[in-house]
Amino acid sequence: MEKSIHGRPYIETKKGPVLTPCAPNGVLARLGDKWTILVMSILALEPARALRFSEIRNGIPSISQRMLTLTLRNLERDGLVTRHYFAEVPPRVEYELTPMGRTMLPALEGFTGWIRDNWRAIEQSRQRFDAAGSDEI
Amino acid sequence: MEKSIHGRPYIETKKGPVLTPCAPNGVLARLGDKWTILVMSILALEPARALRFSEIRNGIPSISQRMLTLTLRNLERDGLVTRHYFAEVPPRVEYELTPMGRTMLPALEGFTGWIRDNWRAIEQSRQRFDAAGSDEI
DNA sequence: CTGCATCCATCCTGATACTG
DNA sequence: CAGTATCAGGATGGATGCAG
Repeated sequence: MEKSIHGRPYIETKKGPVLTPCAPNGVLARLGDKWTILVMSILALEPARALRFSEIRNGIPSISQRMLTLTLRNLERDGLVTRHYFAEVPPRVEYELTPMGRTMLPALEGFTGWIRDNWRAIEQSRQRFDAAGSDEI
Repeated sequence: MEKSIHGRPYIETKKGPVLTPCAPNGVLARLGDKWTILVMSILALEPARALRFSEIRNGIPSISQRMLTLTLRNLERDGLVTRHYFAEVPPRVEYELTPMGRTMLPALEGFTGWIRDNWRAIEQSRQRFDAAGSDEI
């Protein structure tokens, strides 16, 4: 029977635990990209309501149209977001969280909550680290 | 007074909520990179004990020496990991979680736990999505 | 309004070789 | 053993123009 830590299977060896490769890698990489968490946060504001493309875009002023499209497409592909296309003129497209997408929100909240509590300390640590490094020239 | 969702400040406007840029972006990006979570997971296996560079490397067979060094250096810079250098021959270097690093573990566990429960569904969703797309040629 | 295609600059990563 | 330097490839992201 495999053990697991943080959802990741590993095996015990003479030299210590060895993580075995598995898919969660890829999931984490996707969620950690530049925009995914931001888009999920916007959709989480009103988990029950669908948002238009332009509403999401307005919520994240710095995102480009291209990147919002790509991010939403990936979320749709992962089954976290549903896309509703209305063939009107002009076209209207709405996005909303799927049930699975909504189950992610508590975990996301836990993680971003930790960041909210600690990012100032992290910033300070970075400044101290960088300052210490610049002495050693 | 600013509101916040998932640790991220935002303001209400006539057109809806708008996320305001802030530092947590960068923290998430760091944690979401290719190796950071894996390294944290290894260190989390024995949160009270320091691990040698080579022990960590053995725990993540696919990581290159270069990327492990870079990842550990970034974690040290962020104040999540402490580096202990022993000027022996051959040199020995050990790493361990800082108190702040340990406070991150529950949040990490929540997130990776969700992934453990859902990554199969995500994989399936991706396959369905890709299969549907290839019909439309 | 929404989305795709293209081009291009940048960053990230891995491979390799070398040092204390 | 641990770390650094260098280089090349691919991945990522932004700007722009065009289309349904």
